[in-house]
Amino acid sequence: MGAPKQRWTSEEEAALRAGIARHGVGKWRTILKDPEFSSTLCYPSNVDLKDKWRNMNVIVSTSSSRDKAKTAVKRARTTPKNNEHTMAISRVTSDIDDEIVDEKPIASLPSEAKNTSNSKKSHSRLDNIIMEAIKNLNEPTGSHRTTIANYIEEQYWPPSDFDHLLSAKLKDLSTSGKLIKVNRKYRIAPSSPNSEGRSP
DNA sequence: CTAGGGATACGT
DNA sequence: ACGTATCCCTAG
Repeated sequence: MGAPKQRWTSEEEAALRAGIARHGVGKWRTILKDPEFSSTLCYPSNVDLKDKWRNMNVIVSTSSSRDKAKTAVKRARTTPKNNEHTMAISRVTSDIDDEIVDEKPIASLPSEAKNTSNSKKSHSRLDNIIMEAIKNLNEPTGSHRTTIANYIEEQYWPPSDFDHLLSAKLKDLSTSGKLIKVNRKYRIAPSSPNSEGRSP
C-alpha cells in the first residue's frame, strides 16, 4: 500500500530545474502555477517538487566508510563559453537561487540524414526540443525566435552556432507545416504529437 | 505553503 | 539485503 512509486522523467526534471532557474529555490507553488511548467509538471505536487529537488542535490554520500568530502554541494562546471545568459526575467529581490548550471549536452543535432531504407522523416532531436520549447512557452499568440532560443539555451548547451541552426530548423518546421508562422512568431500547428504526461 | 523527518517501494 | 528515490505526515 502506500505508493505506486513513479520515477521522474527527464522532461520533468528539466522543467523543474528550469522552473527553479526562473523563480528560485523554494517557490514550488509558484513554479507549479507557471503555465510553462504546469504542462509538464501536472502530476507532481509542490511537495513532490521539494522532495525531488532535495534528493537531486544529494550526490550520494553513502560511501563505504569514510567520506568526509562534501563533494557535492555544488559541482561547478567550467562552462567553456556559455555563462550569463540573458536573465532578463523576473529577478526580484533576493535571488536565493544559486547557480543551477548543469547544462545538458544537446546531443547530436544535425544528423538526420539517416535514411535507413525508406523515406521516413525521422525527427531530429532539435526538432523535438524546439517543439517542446514552444509548447512549454505556451504563448497564446506564438513565440518569437529569440524567445525560443532563450528558452532552449536555459536548458541545454547549444553547440557552436545554435542561432543559425535554430533559424534553419524553424524555417524547415514551418515549411513542413508542423509550425505556423505568423507575424514573426511561431506556434505549434494543430494536431501535433503531444507525447507527454504520466498516467493519472 | 515550505522545510524536515520518517516510512516504504523499487532497483541492483 | 542494501541503498536510493518517492511518498506521506507533521511542525513552523
